[in-house]
Amino acid sequence: MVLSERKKHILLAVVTDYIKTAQPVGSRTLARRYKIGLSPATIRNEMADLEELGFLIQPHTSAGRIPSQKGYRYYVDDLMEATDLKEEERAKISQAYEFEKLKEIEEIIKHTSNLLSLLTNYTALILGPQLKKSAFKKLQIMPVDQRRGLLVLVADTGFVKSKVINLPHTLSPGELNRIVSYLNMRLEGLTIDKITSKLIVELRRDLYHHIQFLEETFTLLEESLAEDERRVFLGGTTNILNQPEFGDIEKVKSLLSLFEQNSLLASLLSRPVAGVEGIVIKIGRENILEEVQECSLVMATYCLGKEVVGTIGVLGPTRMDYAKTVAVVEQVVSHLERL
Amino acid sequence: MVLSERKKHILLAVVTDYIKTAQPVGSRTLARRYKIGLSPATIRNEMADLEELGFLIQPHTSAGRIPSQKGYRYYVDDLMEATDLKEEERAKISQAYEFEKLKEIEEIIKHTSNLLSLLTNYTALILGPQLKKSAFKKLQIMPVDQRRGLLVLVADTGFVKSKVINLPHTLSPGELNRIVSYLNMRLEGLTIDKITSKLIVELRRDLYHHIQFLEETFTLLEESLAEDERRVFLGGTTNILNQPEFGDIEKVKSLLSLFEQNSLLASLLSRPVAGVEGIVIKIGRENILEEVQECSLVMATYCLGKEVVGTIGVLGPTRMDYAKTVAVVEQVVSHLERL
DNA sequence: GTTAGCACTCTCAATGTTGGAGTGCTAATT
DNA sequence: AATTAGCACTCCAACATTGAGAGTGCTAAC
Repeated sequence: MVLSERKKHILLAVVTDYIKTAQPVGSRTLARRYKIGLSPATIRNEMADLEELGFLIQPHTSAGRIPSQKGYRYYVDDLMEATDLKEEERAKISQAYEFEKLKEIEEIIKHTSNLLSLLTNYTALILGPQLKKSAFKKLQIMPVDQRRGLLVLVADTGFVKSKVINLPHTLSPGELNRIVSYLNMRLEGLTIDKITSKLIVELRRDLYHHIQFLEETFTLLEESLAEDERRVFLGGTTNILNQPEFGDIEKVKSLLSLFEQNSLLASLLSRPVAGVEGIVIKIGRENILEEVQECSLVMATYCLGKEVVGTIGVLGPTRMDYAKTVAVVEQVVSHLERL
Repeated sequence: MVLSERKKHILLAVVTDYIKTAQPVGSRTLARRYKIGLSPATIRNEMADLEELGFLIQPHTSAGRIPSQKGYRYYVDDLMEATDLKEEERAKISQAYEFEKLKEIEEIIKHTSNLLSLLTNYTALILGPQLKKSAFKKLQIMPVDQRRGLLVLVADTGFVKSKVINLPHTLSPGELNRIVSYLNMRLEGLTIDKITSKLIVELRRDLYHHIQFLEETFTLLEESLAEDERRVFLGGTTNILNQPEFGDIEKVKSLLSLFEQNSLLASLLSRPVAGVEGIVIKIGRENILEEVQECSLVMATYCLGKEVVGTIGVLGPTRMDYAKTVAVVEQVVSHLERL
């Protein structure tokens, strides 16, 4: 869609103003606040055109205009100019990652989600690391009592997963140790998605007399593979309540219930197009979930090793400050990946 | 405070009705709906007395009355009669704990918090197990890479805590193993609060050349001791939004922000009077935190071993259905403890 | 001691009323 | 031909106004 420079200028002004004020923008306001060099009447005509083209919406006759989702999309793709963060904000980000303390992935992610929500005043969503892509490091079974043991799985990214499993009582400690070291030997260095059912069958043949026990071991492995098992970390869930568009309890309720459903959040963040690099923005109905069709999501993937491991996102109203949010997300991802 | 039987009867009726309808109760309604055998006029006189005594409040002249916090307190202590749960609700509870699957404490607790919120339609808060009181079972260190290891601490209640720690590079695998088995030997069977600093000093003397590494080990132990480290599990956070008293976004916001602060929740649930058995109810301003001074909390402690391990609570508006909530909490605790 | 009756109060919802902001159209201006 | 000024018109939001309904307190009768 080609727009005249003048229309672009006006559209930019409308979006900018509406993002700031949350009020429909009228021609007079526009002429006063932005140096367009046109009279309100002319601006009115252009705005009528932009409405016809689908970029603007009039909530009712004789109100100003607000951007449509198409308008935001055009703004984000063609009009928005990159913002620099304030010195103070950059400092906060650097500072947040200086601690030696951040060794465990989970800690890092929680920390990051808080940071993001703090800087943007929206809600941060972070899809945890994909265990699938990380390499198997070590597996250990520690007896808990007579019949149960704690199975611990460590991946090279520092990711840890544990589960209590039943041990067959026929198993002596010595046997247990042998099985564990055998498994460690066979699995060492494999990325977890390489541990296919073929390999499992093979292992099961070798250890056929301990099937029950193995079932549970492999259940844990397989669970780690399942996409919807990935945990989403939230930060600043209440920030969204500060937005004027959430004055209505019903909207708040539907959004908050969504926040309680990990699997839905994971589906929201999982990238449909795997190939796309950098930041992706989903505006309103571009999101699949009904609950967020009045929201926008700014997201990016982050890597902690060589492979893609997760997605980081910021959720705000469609009227969100895209320029700033993009800047924050970029900055945070780059710091995060430096770890 | 001694009240005449008639006043008790009327107070009971007012509280019951208000709990059900959330509307101020008038004398006519009372006479119609409850078999008091008195005319509205007489009831009016009694209600005026009850207001004078502080049990009832009139939101404004010519509205009905609603219970004051003192009124709820009297109701809970002296008037409320125990309810039986519906067959269907009992079934839900039994069923919830039938799964073999519930081996890990954390799973059990999450499960329980969902169950509670589902049955009551309020928000469930569960203060996790007190590691302090459980017995040390086993400690294990698994190498993650050259410089780091995963320290896993298992308590006999099935509670697991893990942390990545730095390993001194001077430490050979053999030495590491020896240290670990030495620690296991020394600590076996102790309840964790018995692992005092005296013991730590002693151990440190024995293993003086690995101090750095030990520091972190004991940091983990000590962290587990700290009260405010205990995690609070939430269920049904959005349920509270269904209550008419939370039509105001500001209230919702302050309550939800509270829900994000684990340490405050923990302080809310930690029992001031340790000796009290059974169910404790905190009404409105009896709670310390300002955010919940229009809420009531029904709580009980639960044990999973011999010692007290945690607190279970249900948070609703002061107008909550105390009788039912108490019944649910009792029932759930008894099932929980059977595990 | 209890109740009927009644005037009074207060809220809530529905119904005007008004002013401001903004529009679209037309005619004048550049 | 594009731009602008002028003007009538529309709609919302905020504010009063009103009337019905629910409930009270008081007084006098039972």
